[in-house]
Amino acid sequence: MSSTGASTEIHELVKRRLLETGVRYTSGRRAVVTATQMASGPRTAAELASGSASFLPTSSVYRTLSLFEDKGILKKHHGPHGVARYELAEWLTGHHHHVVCVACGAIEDIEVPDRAENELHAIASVLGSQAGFRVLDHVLEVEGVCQKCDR
Amino acid sequence: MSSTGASTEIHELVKRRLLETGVRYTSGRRAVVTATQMASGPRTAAELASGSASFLPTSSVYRTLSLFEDKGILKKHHGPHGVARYELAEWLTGHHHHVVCVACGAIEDIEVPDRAENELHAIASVLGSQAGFRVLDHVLEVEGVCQKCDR
DNA sequence: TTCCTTGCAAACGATTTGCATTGGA
DNA sequence: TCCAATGCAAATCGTTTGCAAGGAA
Repeated sequence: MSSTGASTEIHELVKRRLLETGVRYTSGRRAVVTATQMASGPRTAAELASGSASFLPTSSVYRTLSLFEDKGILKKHHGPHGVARYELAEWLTGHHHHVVCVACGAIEDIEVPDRAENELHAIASVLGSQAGFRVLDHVLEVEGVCQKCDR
Repeated sequence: MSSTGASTEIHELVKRRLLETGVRYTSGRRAVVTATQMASGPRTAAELASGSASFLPTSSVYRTLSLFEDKGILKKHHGPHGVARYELAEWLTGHHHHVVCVACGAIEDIEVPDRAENELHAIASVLGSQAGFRVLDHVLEVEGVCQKCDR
């Protein structure tokens, strides 16, 4: 599929998910989805507000982010500095993990090959249930120093 | 070794690390170390302040936490709600991972058996360097619902 | 018209900082 | 004595919320 095709499809999926619950897919909300899908990893509210073509007021961005989190469209993370970062949920983009630069706080997506993913899943399931938890998901973060910071 | 022996040892190690750089190991700082080592997982500044026998003012706790992070005595994490949580660094307690309750935000330590740990290490190293990072560490978080919240 | 949505400004909660005071080597 | 450490209060920063105005069905 072409990149244009993929982006269009995501907008369609998001629109459908919103309309199901009587929520409108407005231009501001569309802009947030576009900004997140351009990113190569989770982004902060400020980054999404300014990274968007049309300027979006902070409060509206936050309201959109929180709505999208409720609807399962975005997933929220917390980077090394504690600020919230958002990315498209995995049913829209596929399962993946992150590398984090401990120096500058940058976060980038990484794909995990199936074999490794299966191992991770197995480890997480066993350990979580041993601790008395009903396991839902697992997060692997690789910590290191990115090329820019490493010199 | 006895539990008392272990706690004493940690205080000694911390004291030495601080004195090396001309920093005093005061009673307030001692109280923070004691509170973190009593915990079964990363704790917030507020929890550490109130969890300590003697009442500690917020600003002093934060100053202690930030000092300890600089000196490599504590490691900072961010729970699902974005508040900072601290735990003793791994050279004091050993390598481990966390289970996180997505409902209430509780975080508990989990031990990972050597075999699984080796797999995690290998996966993290390969993926991180493929992304152009100098890999330092890896974090596995098992997400789920704890027994209290699951009903 | 009727809700949903937006934007501004004020409110909030966690964390940090300025400054005068205290305390240990 | 002298400098590190403390405690209080004020300041910051990210994020949330109240409320009145705007917009689509």
